[in-house]
Amino acid sequence: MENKETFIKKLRSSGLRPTRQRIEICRALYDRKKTFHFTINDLAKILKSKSNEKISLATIYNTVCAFKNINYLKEISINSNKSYFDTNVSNHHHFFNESTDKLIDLKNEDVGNIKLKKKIPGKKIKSVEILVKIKDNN
Amino acid sequence: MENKETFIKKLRSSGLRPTRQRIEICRALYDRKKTFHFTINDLAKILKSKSNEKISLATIYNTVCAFKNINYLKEISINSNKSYFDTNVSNHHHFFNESTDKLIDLKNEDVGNIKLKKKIPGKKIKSVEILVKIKDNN
DNA sequence: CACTACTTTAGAATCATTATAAAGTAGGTT
DNA sequence: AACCTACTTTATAATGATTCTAAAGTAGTG
Repeated sequence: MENKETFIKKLRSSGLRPTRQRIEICRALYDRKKTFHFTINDLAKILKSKSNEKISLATIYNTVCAFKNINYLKEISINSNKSYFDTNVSNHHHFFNESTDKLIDLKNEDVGNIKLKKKIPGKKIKSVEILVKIKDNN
Repeated sequence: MENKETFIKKLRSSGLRPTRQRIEICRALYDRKKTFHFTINDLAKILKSKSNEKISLATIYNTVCAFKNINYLKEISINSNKSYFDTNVSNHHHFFNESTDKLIDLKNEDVGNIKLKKKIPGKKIKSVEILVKIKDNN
């Protein structure tokens, strides 16, 4: 259980002013036992239910983007018109359940080591991610 | 070089009426030496330049969606507000160049075999795809 | 030729996201 | 504490991709 002071320090050390809104968002995202996946809309709902002070949608977008840039959040590539984020910023992969639009973590050990045999000259690799799409057996 | 009759047969055999628009789109997509990647906007431009008869955007969307459903096209998962499609429907992976927003095929041989050690009960796997994001060294 | 179901189309509607620009605030300075 | 300034938040408008609508067009059958 992280407290307010911890979040304030974290934010400051990343060059972000610890505003009320950012602290609230930290609480919503990190004051929990397990990491999780969310969309902006999910987060907006969580914030609305958790606190009585309103945080505007624009701020939620801004903050999520800022958190992504300082590696507090990871954005996950799923083909859709919606962005998904993960509070687990470690190197790992995902299942995407097309029946429910939910993500499930896939640990690195759950996947054989990926050996890229092709390189593109003049480019550096930013990420290597596996997405396993699954669907209900019906 | 495939001809009109080939496309007409292909379309019919997939349960799609061979309309002028669909045949034009087949030409734009498949009458070339190599497979390629495109967005709806790319395809619209190609069609505009190749033929003088206009095909509406709605039809392009409808057709691409229909082609995807009958496995003439593959949609590629990239986090973005745009969908990317591939005329190479075989099992393979991709580089995504974030500096240019272009895709590059990664053959299956270019990647070590992926062994999924985790399964989700009651779900079937629809696809397993690797996306390697790259960026210019600058 | 006639009929019907499938298609195309222009334009409106939708939805996620980004931009704008005005009001608010953190943190340093006097 | 009052002040200043750069950073933030906010409501709202704007954007852009995609989907919807409903009217007009067309393929394929009899």
